[in-house]
Amino acid sequence: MSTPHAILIALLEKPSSGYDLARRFDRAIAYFWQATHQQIYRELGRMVDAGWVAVVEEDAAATRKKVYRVLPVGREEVARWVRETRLTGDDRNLLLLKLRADAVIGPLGLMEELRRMMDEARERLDTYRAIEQRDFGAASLTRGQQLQYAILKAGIRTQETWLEWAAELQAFFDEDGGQASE
Amino acid sequence: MSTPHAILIALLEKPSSGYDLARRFDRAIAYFWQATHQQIYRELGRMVDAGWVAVVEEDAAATRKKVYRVLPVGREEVARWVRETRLTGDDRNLLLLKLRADAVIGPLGLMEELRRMMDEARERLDTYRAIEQRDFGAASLTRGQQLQYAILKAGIRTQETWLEWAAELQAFFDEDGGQASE
DNA sequence: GTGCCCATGTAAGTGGTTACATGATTCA
DNA sequence: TGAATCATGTAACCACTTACATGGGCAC
Repeated sequence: MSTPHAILIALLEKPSSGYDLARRFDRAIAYFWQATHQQIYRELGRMVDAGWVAVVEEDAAATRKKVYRVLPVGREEVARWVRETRLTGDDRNLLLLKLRADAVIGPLGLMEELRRMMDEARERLDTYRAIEQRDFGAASLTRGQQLQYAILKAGIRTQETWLEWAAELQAFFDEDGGQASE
Repeated sequence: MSTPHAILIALLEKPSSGYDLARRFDRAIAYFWQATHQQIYRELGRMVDAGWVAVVEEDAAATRKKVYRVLPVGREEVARWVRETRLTGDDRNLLLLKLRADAVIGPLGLMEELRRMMDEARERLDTYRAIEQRDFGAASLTRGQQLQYAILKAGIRTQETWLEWAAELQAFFDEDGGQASE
């Protein structure tokens, strides 16, 4: 989805070359995000044009490596994106991305969004449980029904686990304040 | 990813019109898959050309509704896709899709694939836990570190939950046989 | 007869994927 | 000197998204 912002946030964490970004996007830190080097180079080019990032010239002489850093405008763009992009219950990796942004330039006030997403997740969980009661309450199920039940259970577990995790995060924000500073 | 096959499987479960498919893809059964009506109509058109599906003409007179059903060729295409598409640890919703196919026209022999995906998930979990020890073992963490830890925990929980679910499915297949019939 | 849902489509734009391409550095 | 890795890019294709468009049926 929001590849440019993912890149900006990665660059805020650590100024890097396109090549380094591509490797970082392959690794554990970015397990919830992927981008190929073609995307990265294209976006870097666009973001230079937009004035969000710039090449650090220092060591450009020695190697061909172009290290990019985020300019103030780019930083503000990240903050704007976090503020103005409304996430739905499905956008869990986008929430993780926002958390990464909050970790680097935060606090950005994510509590309300988290609460909204949790409400949505609870609703969905209720829906799934209702389906569970209605369709899979019977004592004996056919093979096909058992498999469909397994699919539903995958959804139920996912929601439950995410909600537990989200509740812990909420507790953290409660202690922390977690509000944007201005 | 594999929109045409998702549609084929939905049609195997129940012959439907494009409109009905679009609604079904919005609902709980397809919580792990989404497709807009434009995609659906396009794919239906292509699949008619390919001879995978056909319009049931019966009630075409009464309404404009075109109900599609899967032809034998399309059914074989689903089986082929399930057999030949190798999934990685990330392709959880594709596994769910394969399970749906297995529920309608199975058993298709998914045990080996499941085992492979579980191995991958365990490896990844080990990686995450190693990072956890290395980076977040300290007694006191900064705010930013705590948030990054939360992100990592989201990954850990996801893997753990999925693995538990997968183990149950594996147990089911073990009892069931679960092998493809030929 | 107005508004809403049913039902099917076209068109334009954008972003991601795959393939192609180049050249420098490093190590055996 | 040959292979692997570093490092950056272009081009073509394809899929998905968003917007636009049309018209029938039904209920108030």
